[in-house]
Amino acid sequence: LTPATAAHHDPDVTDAQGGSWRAVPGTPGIRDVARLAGVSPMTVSRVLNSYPKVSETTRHRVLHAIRELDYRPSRAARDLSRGRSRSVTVMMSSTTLDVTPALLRGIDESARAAGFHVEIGILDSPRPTAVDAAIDRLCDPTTGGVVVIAFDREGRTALHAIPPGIPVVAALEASNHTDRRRYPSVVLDDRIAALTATRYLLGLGHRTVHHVAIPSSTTSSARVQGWRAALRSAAAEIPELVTASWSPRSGHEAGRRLAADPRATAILCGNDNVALGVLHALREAGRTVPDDVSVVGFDDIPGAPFFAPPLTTVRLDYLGLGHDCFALLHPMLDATGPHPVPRVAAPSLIIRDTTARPLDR
Amino acid sequence: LTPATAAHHDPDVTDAQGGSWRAVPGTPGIRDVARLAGVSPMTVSRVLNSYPKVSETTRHRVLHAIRELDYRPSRAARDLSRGRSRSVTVMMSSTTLDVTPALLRGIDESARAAGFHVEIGILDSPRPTAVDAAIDRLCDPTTGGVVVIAFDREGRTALHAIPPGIPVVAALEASNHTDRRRYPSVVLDDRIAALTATRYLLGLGHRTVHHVAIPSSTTSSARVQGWRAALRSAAAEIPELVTASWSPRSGHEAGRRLAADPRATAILCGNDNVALGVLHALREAGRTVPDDVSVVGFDDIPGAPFFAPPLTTVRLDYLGLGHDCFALLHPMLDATGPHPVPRVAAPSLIIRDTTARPLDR
DNA sequence: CTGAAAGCGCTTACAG
DNA sequence: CTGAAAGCGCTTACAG
Repeated sequence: LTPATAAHHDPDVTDAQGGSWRAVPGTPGIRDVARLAGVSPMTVSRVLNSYPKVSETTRHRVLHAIRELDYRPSRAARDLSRGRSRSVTVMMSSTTLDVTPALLRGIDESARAAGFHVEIGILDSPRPTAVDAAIDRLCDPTTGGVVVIAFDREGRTALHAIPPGIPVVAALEASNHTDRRRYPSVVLDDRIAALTATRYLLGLGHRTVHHVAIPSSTTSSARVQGWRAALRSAAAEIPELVTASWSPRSGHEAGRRLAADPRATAILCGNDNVALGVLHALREAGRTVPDDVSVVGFDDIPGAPFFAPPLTTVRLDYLGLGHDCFALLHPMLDATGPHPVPRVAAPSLIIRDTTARPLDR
Repeated sequence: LTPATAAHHDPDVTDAQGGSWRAVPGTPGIRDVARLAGVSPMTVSRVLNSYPKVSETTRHRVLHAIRELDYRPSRAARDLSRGRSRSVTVMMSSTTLDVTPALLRGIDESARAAGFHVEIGILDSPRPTAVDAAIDRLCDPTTGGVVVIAFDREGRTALHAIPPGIPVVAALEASNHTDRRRYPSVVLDDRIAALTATRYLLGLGHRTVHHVAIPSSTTSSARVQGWRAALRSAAAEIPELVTASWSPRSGHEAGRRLAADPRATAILCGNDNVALGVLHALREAGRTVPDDVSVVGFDDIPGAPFFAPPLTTVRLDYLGLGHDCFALLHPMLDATGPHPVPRVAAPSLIIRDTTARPLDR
């Protein structure tokens, strides 16, 4: 597959498309619209911003002129005169983007419906210098609102570095009580979710439940806490935590270690991708799921029902969480208008085929 | 899991964070920096834009004042006076975002390195009205550059609706020759990739290869064309195309139909997620992979090596493609400076465990 | 190498 | 209900 790729670039087209640094001279401005409609620019501005006290006649004349000229207001000019951009900057780590694109989608959907633009700042390192550079680039005095996805250290570092004066909302881990007090925030209660999943496994008859943890923004993630709490209240032994990253590969490595341990008959995985790797390691070791070992994931990604076997997992509503992020931010940016607050769906345990009673011995 | 979720919002914090519509009054401007450094605003501007002819002494004084005041230039003011924003707007369908977040990451990485902001416009419908609304929202006279991911109909519709005068680059399907002529574009040559994968299966001894196609922006996708070309040149029978969307679920449905067909001994799937569903359908039908049926995917997603069995697939370099998108756009926005053009890696066939010679009968 | 003037295209605040 | 003036905070174009 050697000559298989091409970055094609047609020079004529490029020149036709752009090249000049300034906006195209022919572009109509608000004055052109005003002139055509026979009103002042001020009135055009009022129509643009759907100011109520404009007579129907002039409104229509203005609207007509706008369509006639295909006029589009300059965002830069608006932002400058208003002092704040009507946009939302989403800051999230690249891993979070990979794992939960639905979160970005949810924010975009809500923001768009309210007429806000979405800007994205991907964080690819938790190092303060890298995060500071991102903040420097993304935050200026006209920045609208910021949503920080602070599920991991990248996000938390960014959250803490947002300059004062910029409206900010955070999506946090349930275990992050510190930031919950400091920032308007939205949370997916995965502590309860982990607790429920663990209880379910215990209820099936497993002596204990092992846990493969994904990285957390806090010393002990909400999932780990819920898992521990369930074991403790059942007076079950608390096995050593197995750590992984977010990837199937790291799940595979964790799974190998667990497959070698005959006491591991039930495994709660930090996410579905990790569970995929764990399932594979178990298969390689000749341990059958769910007969020998039960496995539970987190997220309910689209592929989960088609794992081998179909994965029992905790469904997390990332789309709804995205909606909530914006709903919380909206009133800080735009005092007028109704601000319906949607609510993320509660995490729910989806039972499929990777869980069963342990074999009698 | 009932009380499992919470949209928490601490009112005091909100008030402290924002609420006022205009930028915080205390924010320093370029004049404050100028005054502190004892120079004119013009000179500050020169330092900000790393204009070469500034004496080292004054440059340092200015830099010092900037740090002293924690000055951040107003983006809106810059964009307005320059006439163009230093930003890239990425337009892509929500499905594309879900399937290839790496593409967005690649664009972000390159854009960021060049000091550009990334804005995202997610398209969730191919209907012209929906796409037009997106364009209206995203394109104004100061819009910097636009990257349209036009792998599907959503993207193509958007591409065609970009107003003239806005620099635009497209990521296209290899089968989309029309747009390739009209727009500067980047392509992943999946025609060759599909051809190679099909030939590989044929070379294993399969009489023919079935194909589960994902939606395309064109009447016949590059993957379908490559697949057909390989069959034709081998004088193999060309089976009816099976269509699916991008999801594992749709792959599962397609797989059910194929599982019922004993002549289907080799299946080329439009992407890895679809392959996951197909594998599951085959398993349910009691057909073993790769003994009874060989399966090949497209993308090489992180989970592919952990499917059951590990998936043979065509690796596609979406991250590199993202880099190339920006590299192509960059010179249209910024005439100065070097513009290294990276190149996407060629698609490559990754052979794992879902492919084998057909069983003798 | 540095600066004074004008302007980018809107909106805010004030009149009428 | 509508408008004339001033200004948002930078950069461009012109001088020196």
